[in-house]
Amino acid sequence: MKIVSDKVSGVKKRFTNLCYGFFSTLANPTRLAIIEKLDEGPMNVTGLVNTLGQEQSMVSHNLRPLVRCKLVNVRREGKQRVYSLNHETLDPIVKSVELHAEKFCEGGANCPLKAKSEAS
Amino acid sequence: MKIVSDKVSGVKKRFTNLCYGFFSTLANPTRLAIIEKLDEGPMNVTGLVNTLGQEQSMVSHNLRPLVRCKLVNVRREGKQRVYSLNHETLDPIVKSVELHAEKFCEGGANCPLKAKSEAS
DNA sequence: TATTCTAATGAAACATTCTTCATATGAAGA
DNA sequence: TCTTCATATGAAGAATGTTTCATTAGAATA
Repeated sequence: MKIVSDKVSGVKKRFTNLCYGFFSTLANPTRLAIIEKLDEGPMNVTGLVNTLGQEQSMVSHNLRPLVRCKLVNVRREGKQRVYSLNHETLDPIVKSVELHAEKFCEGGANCPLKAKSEAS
Repeated sequence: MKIVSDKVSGVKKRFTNLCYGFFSTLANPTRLAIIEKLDEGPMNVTGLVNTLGQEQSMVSHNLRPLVRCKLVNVRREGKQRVYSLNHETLDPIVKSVELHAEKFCEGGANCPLKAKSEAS
């Protein structure tokens, strides 16, 4: 992960680094899909691979940043590793995003948040 | 902005697209610096250019996604455009991120959220 | 309307991040 | 310990995103 440089002056680097690390971890479709799945309950890598239809290495690669930022927890169970959500952090944040979309996004063509969003 | 593809199966595309659009807008140091500045109050482009020490085109380019996602508002004022934060959305989210860092990040070398964060 | 000030835009160069493929590690069981 | 199952890791190519430079657009004012 790129560390915020000194190019931007006059701001607290702590804030920028903190938020940048956090948000860029979440700014990825595969990781968001993993989060959505884990919201239903803890699951091991093979479980995620099967329900998401993604390659095993892809799932592992994407789990790493989630764990590193403590958005997801792991525990060993024999050969397997069971991943679970940090609901304490994620629940309120996801709720905020949903609320924002309801209030501020009309879903017009110029709105990337609501546009192209059919259920699936 | 890349629209989330169908490659990831078994998840709600709405959720993924919504969060992806939202978080990738925030996952950028320049945009976070703009947000931090605007938190002090509304400001025009030239103001941001001066306090951030960035090129005007850079500031404008980065303001666009923030406005598109309604994280920042604009109003015209003569020749100028005055930008301001959507506090209603941003305040609780930023608070959640700070809380997460306090609770879950020790700031060790393996923690990208707290590592390298000196005040500035 | 010519000029100046303020800000936005397009396109190319550059940088970062993702995805895939191949391989490695580690635990359990034969 | 050899094999198998479950997962992690490294590295290279592919895909996205960012930054810069040059140019354009709009509003105010002489």
